[in-house]
Amino acid sequence: MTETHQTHGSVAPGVTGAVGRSVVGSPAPSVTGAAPLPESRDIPQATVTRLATYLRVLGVLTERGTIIVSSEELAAASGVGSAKLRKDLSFLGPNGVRGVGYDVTRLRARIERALGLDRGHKVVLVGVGNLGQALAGYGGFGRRGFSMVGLFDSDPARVGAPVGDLTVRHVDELEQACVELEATIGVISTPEEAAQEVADRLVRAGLRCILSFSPTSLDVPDHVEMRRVDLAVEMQVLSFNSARNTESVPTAPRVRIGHSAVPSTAPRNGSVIAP
Amino acid sequence: MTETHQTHGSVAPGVTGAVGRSVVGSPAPSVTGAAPLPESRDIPQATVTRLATYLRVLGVLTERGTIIVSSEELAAASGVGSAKLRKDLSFLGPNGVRGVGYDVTRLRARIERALGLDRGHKVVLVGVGNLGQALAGYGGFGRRGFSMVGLFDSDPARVGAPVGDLTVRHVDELEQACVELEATIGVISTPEEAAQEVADRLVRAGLRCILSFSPTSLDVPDHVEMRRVDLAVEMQVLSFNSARNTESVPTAPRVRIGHSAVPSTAPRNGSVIAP
DNA sequence: GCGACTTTGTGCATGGGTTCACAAGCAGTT
DNA sequence: AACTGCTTGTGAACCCATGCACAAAGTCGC
Repeated sequence: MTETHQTHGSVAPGVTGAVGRSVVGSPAPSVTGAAPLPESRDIPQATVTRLATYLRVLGVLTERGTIIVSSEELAAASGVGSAKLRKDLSFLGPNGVRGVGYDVTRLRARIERALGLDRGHKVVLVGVGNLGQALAGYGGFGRRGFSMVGLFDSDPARVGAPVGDLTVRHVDELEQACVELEATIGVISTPEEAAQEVADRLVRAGLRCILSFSPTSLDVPDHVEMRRVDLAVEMQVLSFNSARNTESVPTAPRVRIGHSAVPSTAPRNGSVIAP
Repeated sequence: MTETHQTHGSVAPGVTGAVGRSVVGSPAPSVTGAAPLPESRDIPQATVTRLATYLRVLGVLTERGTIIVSSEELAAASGVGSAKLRKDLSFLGPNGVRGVGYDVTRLRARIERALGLDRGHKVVLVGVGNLGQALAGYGGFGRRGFSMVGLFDSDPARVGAPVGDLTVRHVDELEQACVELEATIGVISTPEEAAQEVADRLVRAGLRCILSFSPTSLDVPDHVEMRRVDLAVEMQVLSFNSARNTESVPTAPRVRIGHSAVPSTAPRNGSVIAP
């Protein structure tokens, strides 16, 4: 993310991944270095993206009461190869039991810690249009360690309106509110004209993580991590692959749902928004 | 895509991984092979994702009346390095003039053709909740070669309602409508419980391209291209990078907006020829 | 017409990521 | 206790992708 983002980022959907330097961890122990932090290993960007996917699948397995899962099963459910999955998990250290498989709850906790989801991230969202409301109402956040703490918009008609259990506030209060609410992640779902200004304000407020749905690439300082999801890019990539597919498979292939072993493509990013 | 991508994207951005076979074009000329199809070259997946981004930037330049743009400027506006951009474009064959730069409109047309956007893709969308409405109202589609031709939902309260210049139809009419409308791309923005069934119906209707916003990885036949955008995944990747950043940079870094080497978009007038 | 300057297009080296194949390790059985 | 069967974890080869550096190719000025 995007890059390919994504990303992928891009990203991407069109996720274009963020800017970025390598994923490497802390170069120097520096001051904070009291805790050894066992999960501080270098984890490849691509692996991080997939870990999030595994996490979702593990959540489903937990609900079903599954106790143990093998790499083969988990890989199939996630749409990746089993070898890749095992290598991904190996970055977190030994997690499974040979000859048996992985303990679902233990693995889940392990990934959550590695992704930093045990910190209770607080999210502020700017731009409460259709997309913003879809995001605000998306229940998946709470279940995955995020809590929406603030909604902002510049339209007077929307300010004051209740969305979920929050009330929309005016964007002028953004900087101060971010500090008060101790927000750590900012989401931009405004029209693209306003995106850069909102990003600047979020940066001024001290946020270091921004997720943008604006098609334009925003300019932020190096220390701010920024991901962009461009819906049109996703469609265009789809269009390209479509052209290649219909070209190489002119005759209608028999429809055999069910197999698929390989879902389609998917480079980075993934996601979910349930309306 | 089951796994995401997107990408990742993403993406977006980052991301990525499709499963799948290489991006290569048709393995065998087969029957249709009369037309040489000059743009049938193998284009790397990562490059395809970025081409879509370049296309958006070129659109902005066109609106500004820019005639010629150099790789340096276009790259800066797109958030990538100039060498990467030139290499990406080289997959489409020679496009620019040495010592001068790229003709904006010509390059735009070239990329559109390569991505298959000159086919006038017709899109149907299933699930007209907040997200669905956001997508339906997203002006970017029309400007980029896509036209929304059908909206469907299973909620009787929503069926018959006008959204944009279309009227929401019941999902039971989906298969027949897809054929009548000659749709080529299907977008799924339903709650996740309904996603798989909708996907099956789209496949039965003959669609070969599906973009899903459901977090679950859907099962589709091999010949169907499927991309998935999972918002929660984007947030989690962001969370991870956040953890790494704040760890390696414990002291508050000075905020210096502006640098970033990657201007947002506009390559200020320079060698660019403005009318 | 010629030289200097600018910018594209690309060969090559480097690094990251994916995949294969297999050794290491544990449970259950004999 | 040893054997069998299964699954994890990983070493190593392959492949894609990134970025550098430069030659090729065009324009501009004189």
